[in-house]
Amino acid sequence: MHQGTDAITEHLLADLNEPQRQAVCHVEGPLLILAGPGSGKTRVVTRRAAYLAATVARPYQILAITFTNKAAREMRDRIDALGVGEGMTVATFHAFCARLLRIHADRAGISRNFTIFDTDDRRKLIKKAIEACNLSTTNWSPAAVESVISTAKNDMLTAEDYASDNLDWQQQSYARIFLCYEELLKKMNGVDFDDLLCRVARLIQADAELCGILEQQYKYMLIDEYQDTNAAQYAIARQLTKTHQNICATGDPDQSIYGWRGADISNILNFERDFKDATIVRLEQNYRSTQKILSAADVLIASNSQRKEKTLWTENDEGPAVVVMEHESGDDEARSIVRDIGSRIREGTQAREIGILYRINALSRSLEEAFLREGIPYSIARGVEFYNRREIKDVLAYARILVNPTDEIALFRIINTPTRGIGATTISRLVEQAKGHQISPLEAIYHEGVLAELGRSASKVRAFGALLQTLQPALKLPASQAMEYMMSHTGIRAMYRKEDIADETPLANLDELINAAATFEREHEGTTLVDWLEHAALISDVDIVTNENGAVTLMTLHAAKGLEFDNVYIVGLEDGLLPFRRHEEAGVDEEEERRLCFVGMTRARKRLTLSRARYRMRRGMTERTVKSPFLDELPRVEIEWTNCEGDARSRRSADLGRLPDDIEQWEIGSIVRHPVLGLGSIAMIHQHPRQTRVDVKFRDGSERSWVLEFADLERVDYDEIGDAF
DNA sequence: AATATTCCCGTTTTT
DNA sequence: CGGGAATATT
Repeated sequence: MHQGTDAITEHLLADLNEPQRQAVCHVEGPLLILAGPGSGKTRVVTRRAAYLAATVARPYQILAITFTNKAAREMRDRIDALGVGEGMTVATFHAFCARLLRIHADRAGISRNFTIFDTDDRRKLIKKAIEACNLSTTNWSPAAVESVISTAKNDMLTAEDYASDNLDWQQQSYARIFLCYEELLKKMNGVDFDDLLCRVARLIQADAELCGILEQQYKYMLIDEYQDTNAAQYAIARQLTKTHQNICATGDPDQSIYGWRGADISNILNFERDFKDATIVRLEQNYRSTQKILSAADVLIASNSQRKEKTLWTENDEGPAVVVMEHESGDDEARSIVRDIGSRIREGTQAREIGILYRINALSRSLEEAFLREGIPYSIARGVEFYNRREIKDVLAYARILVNPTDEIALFRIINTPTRGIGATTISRLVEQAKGHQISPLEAIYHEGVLAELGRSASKVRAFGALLQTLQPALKLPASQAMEYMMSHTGIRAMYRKEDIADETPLANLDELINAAATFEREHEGTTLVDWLEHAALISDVDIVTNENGAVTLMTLHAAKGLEFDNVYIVGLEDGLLPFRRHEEAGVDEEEERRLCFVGMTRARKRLTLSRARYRMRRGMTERTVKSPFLDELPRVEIEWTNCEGDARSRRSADLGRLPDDIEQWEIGSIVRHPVLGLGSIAMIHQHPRQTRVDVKFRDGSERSWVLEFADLERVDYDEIGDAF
């Protein structure tokens, strides 16, 4: 046993530098690992978890917390690969809290089958709450209410706490809405994202016994991205480690980019004050980027005042200069960058080693068009979009109502989906009746007295009630089969089959949902429908960044945290966009915006390109822009500025997405012209449901493929070019 | 009751 | 420019 342990620890300490080794070997007491970008943080954290498991602790005594599911999965995989991770708890804060609330539902005063309401559901519920307070949603914007409530919860204030503060008249209304919202949540057995954290934080503060049990179990706690913790997460960390003090926090104040979500950078800045006798390890050697990239990023971040001094250095090559490109318009920017990418790919760069980052999702559109036009594969990290799609939410709503019959958001989503003749009037009458009889809307559906009041619609409602009954067996099925059962028994699949014959995406998405559920089952043995719904509610964008298909990756700067690419392009370096400002008068947390830019720049291994446009279309209008102040903060030497002229495009953007007028004459063998590549002939045409793909063979023997609707191709008649071809 | 149309709104980042 | 909600139409 001892000999084995030595072998394992030796293996765990192999190829680490001195501070890394120090961090891995630290066992007892608080430890803060300040890890600069690319400093091998993940490696250190996983090795440390494994080291603990191999020396002083059993794996189940270790709790490792991350912020994204993707990070959790990666950490778990890497620990598993080290061969000692079996039984360790590796989860996101949210997933960990959700699980705790279910296990200790009775102590938390909540029903075990609670639903997690996503942002969409929450928005709907807030609207309901506003209306219930006899206020109008035009005067009281749900978005504003949402942020008031979310901010309060992140600071661990209950609705009652908020209401008991000294409030002006506007805040008093917010307080009423807040109280009402909480009541609705309670009635529906629902919790929102923020509740997961603050309910657990309050629970373990109030319930010393439970807290003791947890402290007993989790002897060692690791928290990644500590700079992004909010008050509730901080409280949880404090409570769970207050006795043994074995907290290991890793993070980097310079990468704190979630202040708008309640993250409090002072949590990491004050770590030494909060945890007595804390050891601090600085990981400053960068293994990722070239010297030029690192020094540009380092100079930029030096303008911030809220930091912990770090000296980033690297032994890597100097590398090519960081490039700043200035373009005429946003479209020019997109096309020029994509063309640049095209030539790099032709020179042998892997598409998957290229990332384009932007401050707001809206900037992806012109890039997307440019990619389609050039025929270069790309993928956009917008994972939640899948779980936010109508067809997906429909199916999940059916499952939700089975698990939690009080979930009215789900009920009203599907009561007339697919349409079954239960319209707005019937629904409001049903709600009235339910109130009158003091029963829930779902109970009302089965209540003869209520049905009698519904007149002709009664039979429809009765049929709906019967349908829900036939779904009951799905509760006992594995998640993927339950999903399949829902789709076929509710008529959802049939509905999407005939809705738009040409568009098969909804059906494909439904199949994909079954696949996702099957994958979930495989990865989590012995799970139920409740677990699957929880998983579906807590999944996010960054979790689904897949890069196996060898495509260029497009994503927001926020989503890019923790990733790296050989080539990085950051677009839209304009004042108001990066740093982002909502309106002229609204303030900016310029330091956080600068950190965001820093995060983006340090994603690059070999080549970094920053770009801006002089004119950019925003809210449908083209506006003159001002260069981002960040560009002027970069070191003057070693940056290469290029001025890119605008170019006339051969196809107007109004034509994009449409087939050319002479489409009947496009056939195999037709000659076509591409503005850059010249003449070629069509080798193959593939008809897909919504797009036509053409393969073109050029004279030099190379072959490229485009989506015709977006490609910059024109057909040329034989006699026009004579013998040239 | 369901669908088609218009119009008006706002417009970050995400668990 | 695009989505959602209110309004008009079948």
